[in-house]
Amino acid sequence: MRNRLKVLRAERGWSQQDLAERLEVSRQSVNAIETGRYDPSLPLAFRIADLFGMAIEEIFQRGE
Amino acid sequence: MRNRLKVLRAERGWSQQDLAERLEVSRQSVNAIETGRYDPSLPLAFRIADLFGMAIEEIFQRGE
DNA sequence: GTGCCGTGTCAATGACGCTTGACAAACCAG
DNA sequence: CTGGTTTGTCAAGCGTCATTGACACGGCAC
Repeated sequence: MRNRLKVLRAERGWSQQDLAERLEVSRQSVNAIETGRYDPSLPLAFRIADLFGMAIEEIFQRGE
Repeated sequence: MRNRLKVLRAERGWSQQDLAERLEVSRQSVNAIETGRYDPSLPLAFRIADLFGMAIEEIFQRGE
């Protein structure tokens, strides 16, 4: 899966740490998802979508 | 997460085995997701949404 | 009744998601 | 140059996702 997390985060001027706190996950998890080392669980994908006010499909796309 | 998998499957007259084959997962995985024993991975959630021609959010909702 | 199908569930195994703690490199501030 | 922030990455550990193989039960055909 590809994702637009890094862009969305940068648009808001947040560090990985900031985002991690808002999502209630570790900074390493945010980093791993951004760098494509793994995909988030479905519940976390929902929290991410909620935080950015978007649909999951607008943030995550197949590919890679 | 709650999900409407069982209903959507029944609407199409598919067995768990039928659905499992279309999703390329085991029958046990379909059953576990339907009975709420665990949530699918994000990639599998995408395959499910694609199969039913719906958004992930239309099939899976928070709760439980 | 016997047989088959669909479903629910168990155990064991392997891969993935997420954690904490740590370290290094790049960057800019002072 | 020194110090703080940010990012990338590693390792170890634990719980979850998904697998195969197996078993039990209810429903329906015959």
